[in-house]
Amino acid sequence: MSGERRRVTIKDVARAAGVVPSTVSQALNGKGYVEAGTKKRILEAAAGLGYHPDARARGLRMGKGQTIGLFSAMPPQVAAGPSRLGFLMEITAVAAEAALNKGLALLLAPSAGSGFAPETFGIDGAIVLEPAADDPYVPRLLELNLPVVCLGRYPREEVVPYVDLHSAVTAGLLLEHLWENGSRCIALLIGDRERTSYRETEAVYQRFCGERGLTPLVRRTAESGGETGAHVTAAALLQECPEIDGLCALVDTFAVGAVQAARAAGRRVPEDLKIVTRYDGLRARTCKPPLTAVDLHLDAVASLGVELLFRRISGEDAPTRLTPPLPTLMPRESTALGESTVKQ
Amino acid sequence: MSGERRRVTIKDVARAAGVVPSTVSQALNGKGYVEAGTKKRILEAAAGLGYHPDARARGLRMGKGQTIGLFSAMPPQVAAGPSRLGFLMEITAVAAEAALNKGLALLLAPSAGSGFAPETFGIDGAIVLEPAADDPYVPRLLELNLPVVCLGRYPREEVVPYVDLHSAVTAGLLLEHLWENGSRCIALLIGDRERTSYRETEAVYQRFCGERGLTPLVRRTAESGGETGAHVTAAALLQECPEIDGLCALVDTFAVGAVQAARAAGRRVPEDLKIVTRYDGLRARTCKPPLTAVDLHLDAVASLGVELLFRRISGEDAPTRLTPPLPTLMPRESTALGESTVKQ
DNA sequence: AAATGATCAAAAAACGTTTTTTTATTCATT
DNA sequence: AATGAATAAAAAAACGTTTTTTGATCATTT
Repeated sequence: MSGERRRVTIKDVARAAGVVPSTVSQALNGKGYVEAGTKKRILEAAAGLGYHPDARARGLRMGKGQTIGLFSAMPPQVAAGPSRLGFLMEITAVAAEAALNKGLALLLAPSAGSGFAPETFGIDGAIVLEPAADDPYVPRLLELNLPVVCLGRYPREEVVPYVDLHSAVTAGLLLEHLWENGSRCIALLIGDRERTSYRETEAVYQRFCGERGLTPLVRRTAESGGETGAHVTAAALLQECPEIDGLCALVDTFAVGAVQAARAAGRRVPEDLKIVTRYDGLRARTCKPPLTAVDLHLDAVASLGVELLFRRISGEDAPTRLTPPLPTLMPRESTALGESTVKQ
Repeated sequence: MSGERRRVTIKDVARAAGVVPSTVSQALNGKGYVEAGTKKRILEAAAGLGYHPDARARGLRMGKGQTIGLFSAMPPQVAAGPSRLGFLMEITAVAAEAALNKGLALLLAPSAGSGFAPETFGIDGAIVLEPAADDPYVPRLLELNLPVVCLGRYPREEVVPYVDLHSAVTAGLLLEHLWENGSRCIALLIGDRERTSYRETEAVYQRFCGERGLTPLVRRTAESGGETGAHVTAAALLQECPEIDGLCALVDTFAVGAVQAARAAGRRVPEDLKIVTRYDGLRARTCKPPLTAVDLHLDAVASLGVELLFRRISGEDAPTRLTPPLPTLMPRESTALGESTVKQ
């Protein structure tokens, strides 16, 4: 109706209550001295006018706001498609809720894009998801002097507080499971960037192979190549080493590509080749056959991340590392024993 | 190292460049007159000091910021669990990206919580997901004089610009599909709140029944009851009307509950009872058996929503309704014909 | 009765920007 | 040589708050 109505400011309230703006502020925030009657008048005026303090002005004056950012630099090729609902989003959902419980709003800064500038948005802290060594955000955020928390360790000398993703444990679970289910020639497929999860997984894998006298077979495929890239890499791998009967493809996108490559090469999954992946999301579950994966307890990871960041923002002293519950294996058809894949 | 470093402000840059703050602003924003040499000096100083304008101050002065909010008032019982990765998150992912392309950040305000105040956060506009008639956000946002866009029509007289979710078409697709696959006694299970999707679906359903001489069988179950609530409602329904051989459970959470109720009542899905639902998400796909659903093209819905909101924020005249591509049916095992549920 | 201290509310300053206005140059034009 | 643009940069105002300072009133203590 009224077209361009001006915002109701503290001045309007002051005028209505016959008092000066600063007094309104005092009354509303319960600081200083303000007489009961005056206070009542002010409160009524504020309510009557529908006054709400401007978040920006407030933030400016107080030197802090009430929003944190969530950053993920996973390339769209990996994060997009059915997986878009995956990792990042699962974390996002929980983080948003956890943040809200602390009076913080969550700002989403997805899939990197070309020139996204974290400083453009007035955030008070940031959570970065599984940063690679060449992650563009972390250095920038640190330079901005913002509290940062990583989900999964930042793979550099520089130590940024983080929530442990238990990549070593996860790798152990997956490899042991393959071994127990009969795989004797196990390959590892990881991405081409430097991430803590890759690093720890590879370390565990090397040890695993060493202990059992297996020849390590590690392949890296471009994260930016997505599913088809992984398909190509896996196909080459299978041709090169036909004796492979187990594959740990850490990223679900890669695992799906690998399943297709296996099928194209005439290998049956799981009879001829067992495949496991890390993240138990939509992709793993709707793959044919469904992929054995681990439950990373991302809900716990996310809320711990928020918790940690909150503490750092509040200036409380906070640990540099928080550990969520250990991951648990979710065995599925892709590593099933027996002849038939047919499920009841 | 330096502990509590102060933020680099425009004053610092001004001092370094031997000039006054306003000139720095001019130079940085390419307005007014500033000599080439001076400009260069300023730019260098800014870069050298690592200056970035404060988003809050900027927003305050310019009367607008660069963030929009995404609101969903779906109760946690429906939105949580495996479905957390669903509807809302699918939209969130796309919306965040679309927003970013417009230079906007997306603020997430999930699962209502008790006293969440949209005004607390300095947003410039809002997207509300499928608001019910008693949605708390929409009136508040309107009162705040903020541009609002709904995904799915706001079920009140008051008309808020929205992206059409094609609920009528969706209902048609689902019911026709049941009919074609042989269901002759079809019930409808919807939530107990007033949403456009329920309303339109019920209208289509009534007409559908009328045209075919079927007795309409509509049940409402509490949204806050979640899966188990739907289970109970569906169980009662099946006992009451044993002849039911088709069920349209609009919310995926309800559909899953219904499947369980059916199974508990000794009905086989899909042989004895065919079940369809609306949203083709994780829940529908990982249900046993997987549920026939529709692809709502949520990616298009979300980006249209951002587009629409952006236009309204920019003050351009914008339509009150945008229509995404029509939904398409995704037939799955829950409505399969034939004897066996076993899939190759 | 003067000094103290508590209570109230106004006034002013500050947060970091952008925008508008003012002042001071330069430079071509009559 | 005088006029007036055009250019350049400084100065001031404004955005909406919160916080600090000041000033006044009033009761209490010495």
